[in-house]
Amino acid sequence: MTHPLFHPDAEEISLPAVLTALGDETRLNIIAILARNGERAMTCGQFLELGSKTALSYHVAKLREAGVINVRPDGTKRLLTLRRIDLESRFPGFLDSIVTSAGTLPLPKHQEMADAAETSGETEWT
Amino acid sequence: MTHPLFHPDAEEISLPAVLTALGDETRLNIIAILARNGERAMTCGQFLELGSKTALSYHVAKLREAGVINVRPDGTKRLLTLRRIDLESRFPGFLDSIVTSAGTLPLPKHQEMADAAETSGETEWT
DNA sequence: TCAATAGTTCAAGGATCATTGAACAAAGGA
DNA sequence: TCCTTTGTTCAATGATCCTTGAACTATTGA
Repeated sequence: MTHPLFHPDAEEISLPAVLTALGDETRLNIIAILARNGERAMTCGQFLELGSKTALSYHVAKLREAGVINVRPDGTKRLLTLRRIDLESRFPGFLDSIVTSAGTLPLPKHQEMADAAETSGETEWT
Repeated sequence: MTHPLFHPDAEEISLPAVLTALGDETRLNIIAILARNGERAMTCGQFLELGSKTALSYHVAKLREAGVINVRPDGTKRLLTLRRIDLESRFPGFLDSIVTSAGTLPLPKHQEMADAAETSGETEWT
């Protein structure tokens, strides 16, 4: 990356921006999965069940620009982590309530896409 | 009203829908003002500082359809109330964290709101 | 009945959103 | 070096969003 990835400072994180970022099924799922994974970082590739490579890149950028997650390059991968501390200091109790409430993950989308990709032999779904 | 206003049942309120509804400055302001007004109902007209009559009608409908507020016709007015109980049962702690975090918002102008129908309690606009 | 009040509906316009495929870039391993 | 892995960027597309003004409905009070 010639340009470092933009991350808003903690005090610049805006509530409407965070709400907008989380007001999308795919992004809410990313956050819920990240939260349930504890403090461990995850890669974009671990969310491929939620959408295409391109779509995920788009959604991850949205979450990063809103200040919800941190994205750190690591080799060819990107390590994603929740900005728990920053979010808690900015909006106390908010993240916990979201993660708790998002507990029931919707059904896996893109089932037909998964089938199509499987028949074409392009994608291995773990 | 020929058609009763649609309100989703409590158990049908969706988190992404609520987040999307609140991910807009105008609507977040409406909720923050409603919350700070205690349990008292407010009319659309009391939010005119936040936008035009038409825009408010649009935003109020969004909040209602997402299950965030209840809208009850009363003469030529509409009485708006937060669906506190339903939101709390569905997403514990969420509304409180939102309202607390949205605390630093442009306060409504101190207008005489002639809520004669309401108990003339102590309205504390700090 | 007439007029004022309170809010809705409609069509329009421009802005932003989410998705896709193709092309690209960066890093690591053989 | 070549190839694979991992993810980004771009242009295009259709969908949805937010605002506006004009016209409209419904209710209330004179």
